[in-house]
Amino acid sequence: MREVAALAKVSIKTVSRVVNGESGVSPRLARRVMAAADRLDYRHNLPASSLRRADGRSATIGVVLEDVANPFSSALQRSIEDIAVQRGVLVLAGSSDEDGVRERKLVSAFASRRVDGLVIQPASHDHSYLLTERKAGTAIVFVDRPPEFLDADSVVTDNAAGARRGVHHLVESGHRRIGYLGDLHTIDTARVRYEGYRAELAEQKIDVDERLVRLDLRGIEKADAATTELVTGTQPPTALFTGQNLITIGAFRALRRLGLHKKVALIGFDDILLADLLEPGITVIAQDPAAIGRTAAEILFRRLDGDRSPSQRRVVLTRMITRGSGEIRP
Amino acid sequence: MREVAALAKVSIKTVSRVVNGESGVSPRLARRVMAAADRLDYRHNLPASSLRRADGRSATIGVVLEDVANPFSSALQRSIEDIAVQRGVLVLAGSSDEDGVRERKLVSAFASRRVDGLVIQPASHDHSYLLTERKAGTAIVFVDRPPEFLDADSVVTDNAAGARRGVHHLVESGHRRIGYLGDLHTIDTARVRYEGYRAELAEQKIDVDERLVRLDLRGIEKADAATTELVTGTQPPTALFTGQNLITIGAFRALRRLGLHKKVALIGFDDILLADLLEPGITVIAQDPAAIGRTAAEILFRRLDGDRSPSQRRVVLTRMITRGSGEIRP
DNA sequence: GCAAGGTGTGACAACGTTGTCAAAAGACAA
DNA sequence: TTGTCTTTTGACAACGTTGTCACACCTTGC
Repeated sequence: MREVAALAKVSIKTVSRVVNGESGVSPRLARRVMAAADRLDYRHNLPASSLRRADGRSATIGVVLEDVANPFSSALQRSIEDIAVQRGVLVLAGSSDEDGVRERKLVSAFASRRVDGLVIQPASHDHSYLLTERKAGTAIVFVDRPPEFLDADSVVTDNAAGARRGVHHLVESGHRRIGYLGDLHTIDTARVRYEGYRAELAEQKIDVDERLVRLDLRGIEKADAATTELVTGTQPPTALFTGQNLITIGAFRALRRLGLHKKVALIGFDDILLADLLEPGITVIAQDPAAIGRTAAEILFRRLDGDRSPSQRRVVLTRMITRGSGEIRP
Repeated sequence: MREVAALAKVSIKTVSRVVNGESGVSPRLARRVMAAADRLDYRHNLPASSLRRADGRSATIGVVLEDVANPFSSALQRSIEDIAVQRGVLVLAGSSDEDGVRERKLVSAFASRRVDGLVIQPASHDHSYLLTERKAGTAIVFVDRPPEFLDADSVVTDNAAGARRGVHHLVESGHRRIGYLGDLHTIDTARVRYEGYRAELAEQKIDVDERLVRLDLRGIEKADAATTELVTGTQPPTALFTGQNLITIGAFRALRRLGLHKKVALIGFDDILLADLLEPGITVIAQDPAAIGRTAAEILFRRLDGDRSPSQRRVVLTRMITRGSGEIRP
């Protein structure tokens, strides 16, 4: 900047004004400054600028996801990015791998870089550590799962209603022995979906048979094994409700291998690419990650714009997509 | 930091030493400083630090991808992140949407934030604009596609060999009328794969029938339409080679709808989740995005560590996964 | 007792920028 | 011309940190 000022024969402050598009610089001078900046390949130094600026904003937000490579998380990231770029804000992204310690490390690394806001898909179960960040002026929004021990904005799927809807659909098709395959019980969404399953069975006056329930399945392999064990046992279920993406895939794979994919009904939570091309197509309770991310980003920026209203919890609805597997009758 | 110094009754410089883990501070003082820092919720200000530091490093890199939500790109992002976190480096990610202008805007936004390095999956076709960044000391590595008009490191898939391998496999199964469905010809990988297809046909002494070729297909719908048109025409192909992910899906969908999915052979470039569960399973030429990202990040950090050797072009091999669709005989 | 050498600590300037305020230059009316 | 008002410009300090250098304090050896 100093060099640009020297070349344009103006003060450093005038260069600052031109760079920031401030009013009150005569057009003639502005042109001279811009020409000098061009000639010297001048790049505005944003960290230095935000260090000095009154608001201290870095025009950067941090996003903590379960895994940036997983389709749900990356859809979140993309929709957050779309809102952010409109405001010239960039996104720092990191993966927690469902590990609370990594979540905290990422938040700390983001805080060191003075991000303006944080969007967190939480892995830990005590978010009071974020009080410090909020006191420092960082806006915080939770996605997919609600905060614990912290009052903050959140945007979540209506997991209970979605699970109930799926189970209801299976009951409508005549099923009474409906198995449940769920993710780690420590994950809030997994817990709520499982509760939805139980609640709907209760509503339908069907007793929960614990032998048809398998929880804490992480990944395709475990789901495959659990499904195999379940449907080849005595008194197998006539239908399965799977509480997560990869579990649905594992369950379908097991059913296919056992030649039961057209006999045992299957409904999965969360949509899967290509689910319509399988035989039968897989009926799912689809979430809307793009809507969740968009909503979260909008709330975040509203907070950064000064919104001080009480924290809100936004619920995004699910949509059932029937493709065949959920319509198999017992 | 000033407040911490005051509370611990030391100079600001001593606090700096403790925060940075520099040697030459007596343990007693260090403890006192850390206690004070804890009590005041002190957070080290990395932008300010790197502003003053001799090397000026921000411990942040920028990644420009086609779309962070697309599986190939997000796998790249994740493997880059894994290498970066080991060094305490965070990742700024952005999507170009195959638009050269957005690519440049993202690079410019990254540069303003003084990233130490850039990993770029390029959309534009003239990368000489990056000379400025490199002169400023930014390390740059291209992934998936090579740079143009710029001498820089790159890590790419062996697209030509992969395409040839797939076409070869179809010829081995007895096919002579092999259709080709390709992505935008402006994308380097798409061009190279198409050339691989032609080269292998030439090698096999099979004339290219231009009526069996459809290029510039972007997305599932267009691929579906093109496939439908191709296989329902006169003298249809007995096999299809698809040059990209979504095109493979679109082609399969069309074949399924027409009841030809067990008659017309299909091999796709790039693997697809669930491809093994379709009927028939889809034979693919699989890329290894994790290896590409990892390699790129390793090169990037080696450059940041001072490696001044000539720029290199690393090629990551493909792997053919046979699942049935590519083994259908004419 | 003193010089020489090491260790621990702090004062100060500087990184690249912007907020504040004052001064210079121009515009206009009397 | 002068005085007043407005516009344009610049000098300086400050943001939070670290590099440089010097000083004070210990040892150690004679």
